[in-house]
Amino acid sequence: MQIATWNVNSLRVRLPQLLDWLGANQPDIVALQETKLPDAAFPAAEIGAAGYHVVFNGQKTYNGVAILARTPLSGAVIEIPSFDDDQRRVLAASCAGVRVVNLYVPNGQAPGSDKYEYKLRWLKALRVWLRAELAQYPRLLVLGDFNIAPDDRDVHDPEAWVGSVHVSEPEREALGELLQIGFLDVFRQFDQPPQAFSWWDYRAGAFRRNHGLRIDLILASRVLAPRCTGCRIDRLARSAERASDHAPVIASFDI
DNA sequence: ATGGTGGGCAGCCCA
Repeated sequence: MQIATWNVNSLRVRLPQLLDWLGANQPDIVALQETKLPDAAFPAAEIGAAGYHVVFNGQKTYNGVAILARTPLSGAVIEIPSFDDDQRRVLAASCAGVRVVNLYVPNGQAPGSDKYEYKLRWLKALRVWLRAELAQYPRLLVLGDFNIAPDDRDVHDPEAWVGSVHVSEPEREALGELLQIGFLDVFRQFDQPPQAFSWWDYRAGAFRRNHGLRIDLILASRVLAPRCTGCRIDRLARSAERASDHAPVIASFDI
């Protein structure tokens, strides 16, 4: 089974690329972030015609998440319980015997900003929720745009980025505390090329120069992680004309 | 080089 995560940065713009990509890669489950569409405008018919079931949690202009799957999805949850938030960043569903939690973690803007404090509060509430989810669903996958580069291998120029949003210690600690409750970053279970990133700024030729960060992650519970047989980043999708600023990340599982 | 580019919605916000 192949499961993927992709921040599409507007599903309206990226739908043709997504449909091409689904045809070429045939993933079983796909978590999308930054769909930027209200639910009434979600292209469910086009995605259905491509052979995928879909659940979505969107809003106008900002945020928005969706899960696509070849087999039916059930038990959708659209927010972190007991965390009051009007930003649509969370979608969990069950599929093919696995529980999937799709996340668009807040960007955080810059340490010290209101958005940064919101990011840390959000991550704290997420951890409380995921601990309970893990107890209920041992076969749990948590994937999406985490907006945190786990360590310096995931940063093109760690010295230039010291203390910046996406790499700051409080953010990395929050991610570490999440992993501690029982998840593994499956990308690092395998040999990977150096300088492997999943996001590159649109500006300053960052993709051409491979000035990126690895902030799109697939976390597997301790039960599922040993079933993972590979994980890769699809840079080809990022090189397309009018591409998203994120590349898809794909993991294979022997399930 | 404190800019640069892209998406969304209508002169900025957000990434």
